[in-house]
Amino acid sequence: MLAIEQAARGFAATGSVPRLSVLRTLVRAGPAGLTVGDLQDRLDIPASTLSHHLRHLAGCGLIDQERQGRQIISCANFPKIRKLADYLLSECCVDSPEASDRSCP
Amino acid sequence: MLAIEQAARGFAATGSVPRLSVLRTLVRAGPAGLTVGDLQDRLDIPASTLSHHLRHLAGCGLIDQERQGRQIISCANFPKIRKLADYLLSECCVDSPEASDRSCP
DNA sequence: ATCAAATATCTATAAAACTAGAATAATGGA
DNA sequence: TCCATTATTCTAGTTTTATAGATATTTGAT
Repeated sequence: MLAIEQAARGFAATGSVPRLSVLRTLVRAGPAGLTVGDLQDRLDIPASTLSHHLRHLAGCGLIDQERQGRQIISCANFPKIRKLADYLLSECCVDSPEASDRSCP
Repeated sequence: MLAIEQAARGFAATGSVPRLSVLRTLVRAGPAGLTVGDLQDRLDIPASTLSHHLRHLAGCGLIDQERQGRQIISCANFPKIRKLADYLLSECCVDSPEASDRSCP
């Protein structure tokens, strides 16, 4: 399972509105991804700021980046995102067995 | 669906190791929850620091707190946590219909 | 009423993150 | 080779966040 430091890093990466916007835009775009310019057009974020956020997201593996000629395609790393999402409720109730009967809400 | 500001706030709350530790400890503890003292014993965090983190987590609704005599019981708000987790991959691929055939990985 | 227990708030310091302009690097085309 | 395009890195100022000691509050017991 994800180490807690990695999970926290991933959540911190998604814990700002501009960065979460970037990630969601890429998730919506699907596996084909988007160029930095595409993201800039859609999100209206200055280039250097956007680059900084992309670096942050790539640094913790939530997105992948690949150069294609002059542009750089970013795309969501779906398996990593799913692992991160699953982390929150994993091991739910293991320390209170009697509660797991109620299949915790 | 969750507004992006709320989601970002939730992720920011889980985006630090001590706070994620607190949340996970409560998730593992199940619906019965734990007192602040219990958390302090398990996590070895100074009282004022812990209180600050609990306030943060409660502020965005990821945990609920209820006074019981001299102690305060905190417990994970499972539905909210699940909504937050679901937010990450929601609307996946909606902007690239052809990709959704591949049931994005 | 007094006291101890449990927790929160106040306060200050240190550390990190956010933003964005300016300068730089990499690529492909004329 | 020179230029325009695309994106990154550098830099600096501002704002947030983290941490934890000291103090205060709330509650229950005696």
